[in-house]
Amino acid sequence: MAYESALAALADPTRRQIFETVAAAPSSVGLLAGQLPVSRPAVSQHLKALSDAGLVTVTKQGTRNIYAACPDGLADLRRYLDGLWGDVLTNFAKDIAKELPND
Amino acid sequence: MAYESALAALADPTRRQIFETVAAAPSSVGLLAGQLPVSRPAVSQHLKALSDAGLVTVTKQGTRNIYAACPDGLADLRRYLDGLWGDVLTNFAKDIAKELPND
DNA sequence: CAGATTCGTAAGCCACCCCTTACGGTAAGT
DNA sequence: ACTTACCGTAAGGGGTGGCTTACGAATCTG
Repeated sequence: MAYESALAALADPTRRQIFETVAAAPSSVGLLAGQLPVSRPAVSQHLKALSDAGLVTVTKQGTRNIYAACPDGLADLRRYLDGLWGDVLTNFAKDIAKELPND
Repeated sequence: MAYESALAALADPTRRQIFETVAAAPSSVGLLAGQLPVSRPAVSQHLKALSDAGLVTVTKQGTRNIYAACPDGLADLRRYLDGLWGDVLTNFAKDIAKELPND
């Protein structure tokens, strides 16, 4: 239902890197910005996009916000791709059959 | 290895619609443009992006080019997402365990 | 309470992406 | 050979996305 936002979110290289890092282990905004070639506000904006897509969740720990990967967004995306995968395979098989009328 | 281009290709709504149509049944450029709110050259450019991502293939039939969905690009993308899925789930389970130290 | 740390948001800038129109090239039909 | 159909590419413009700097809010520490 919301696989579009997840797709758009993971299309950006920086956002993808952030998500991969958070998927390996939850982290704070400042820590993420420290190991990235962009500023902290940029990371904050990326995290908002990932959050809107259901890819990450936030938990406040004092003054710092810990972001962790969330299965929901990825689940939607995988469901969508699996649907496509079925269509592509059936059509692909049909085309192969047409290409070999001799036998 | 080339899941990045597939991800970027499917992030665009128009390109996604083109791919879904072609995944249902192979089609020519003009036919695709006919059932889309964009011009034919735009469709041609989108098809090039999809082709570079390994998502579609072309076969010439006289003067018209028939585009069909190709499993390769989708396979790469699914492989990448499955890898992420594993990381997310293990970490998600670990967080749940930490959230319930009482029992 | 004052200072320091961590973070989100606003404003602005710049590059890139998508679209269009225009053109050239190839194949089929008469 | 000429016309028609179908397509890819070049060139240009408009809108959007991602980045930065600047500012304000919230929490912890001394």
